[in-house]
Amino acid sequence: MDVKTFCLGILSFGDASGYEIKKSLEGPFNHFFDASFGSIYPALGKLTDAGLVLRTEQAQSGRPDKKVYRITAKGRLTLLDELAKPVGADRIRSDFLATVLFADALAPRQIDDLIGARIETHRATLAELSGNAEIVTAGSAFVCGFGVAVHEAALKYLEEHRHEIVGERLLVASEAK
Amino acid sequence: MDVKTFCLGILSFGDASGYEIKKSLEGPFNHFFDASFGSIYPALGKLTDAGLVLRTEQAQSGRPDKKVYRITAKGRLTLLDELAKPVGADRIRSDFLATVLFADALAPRQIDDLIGARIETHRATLAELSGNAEIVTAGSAFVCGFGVAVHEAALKYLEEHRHEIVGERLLVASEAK
DNA sequence: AATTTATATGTTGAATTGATATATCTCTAA
DNA sequence: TTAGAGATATATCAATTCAACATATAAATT
Repeated sequence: MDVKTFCLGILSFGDASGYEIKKSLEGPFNHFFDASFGSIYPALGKLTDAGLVLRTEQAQSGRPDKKVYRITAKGRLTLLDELAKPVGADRIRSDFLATVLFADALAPRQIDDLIGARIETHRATLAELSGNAEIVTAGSAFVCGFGVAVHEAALKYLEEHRHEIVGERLLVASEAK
Repeated sequence: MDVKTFCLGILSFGDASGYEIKKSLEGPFNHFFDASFGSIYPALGKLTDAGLVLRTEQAQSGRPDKKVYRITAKGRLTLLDELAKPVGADRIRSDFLATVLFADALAPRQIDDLIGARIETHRATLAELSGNAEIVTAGSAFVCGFGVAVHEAALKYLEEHRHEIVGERLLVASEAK
């Protein structure tokens, strides 16, 4: 799903500005989707050109004009079309797991710190997912529940196996003596 | 972690061609990292230019010359430097979860099919993660174990809550009558 | 005999990121 | 009080990366 379709989806919940769409990505949906201003603003521009959203400018004191977007009937039909398409596989890039994969070259202390920090991020994500979301639909509840299940499992694995990887490496190191 | 560093990491396990690096991404590491030829080949070119890897061309009958890359001492030092840097957050884009998020506009049947298909992909990923990996280090074992834990939790959640989201929506639909 | 799959490298247009720029208001701590 | 940090708000740009295509041949399947 590209950023255009994602914006259309967010706008199907209600009107929003580009800034607000970006902000919504910092909440509980951040665990499975992210987009930068550099992709959101052009996406909203293209959606406007295609007549899938309407742009209204709200003058604000001091700050730049707020541009609020509203999905059109044509936009809702396009969203349905996009959602009916076969979904692609998840695209994941985990610096953490990639670093652990190459961890044999790293100092045990560094690996332990790495896992410790990761445990904290999972706890933070879980706190965010448990917090009351603004948008509550059957879909968002399911997505948040899914996130909780996955991050709890990740947290549990790290807590239970944290010592193993460091211990295993220490064992190898002591055998080498 | 960019593709350059990832290639360096894979090459720290042993010599490989661009094609083989890409192939390794179709195995058990696919669940947390992916890269296309369009990023791998330029990355290997830059690594060669920087003296971090050595390129040797192997003539092959029929097929294009195979270019085998070997990490240099300088390359290993650079890899260590990169791995010592603070790791960035996971970057995830899940078409599946995004579609479910906007699912209120979808037919219950479509959602159920979507979840059914997703259950199959988790089962396939788990089968791949259980299969014996070529590269077995403490790091790869940890990464695969992590993947198993996460995908099992995802699978369990989907199996247990599959009926809920469809049922909930049906309930809403019947209340509206 | 024809098609698909695997091997192998590469290019290209389009999407996307991460950083930066601009401008102002509000809150906080020295 | 006043300097700095952080929030609000949009936008651009170089660099990265993806998805699709192009090229070429062997092997396996249908």
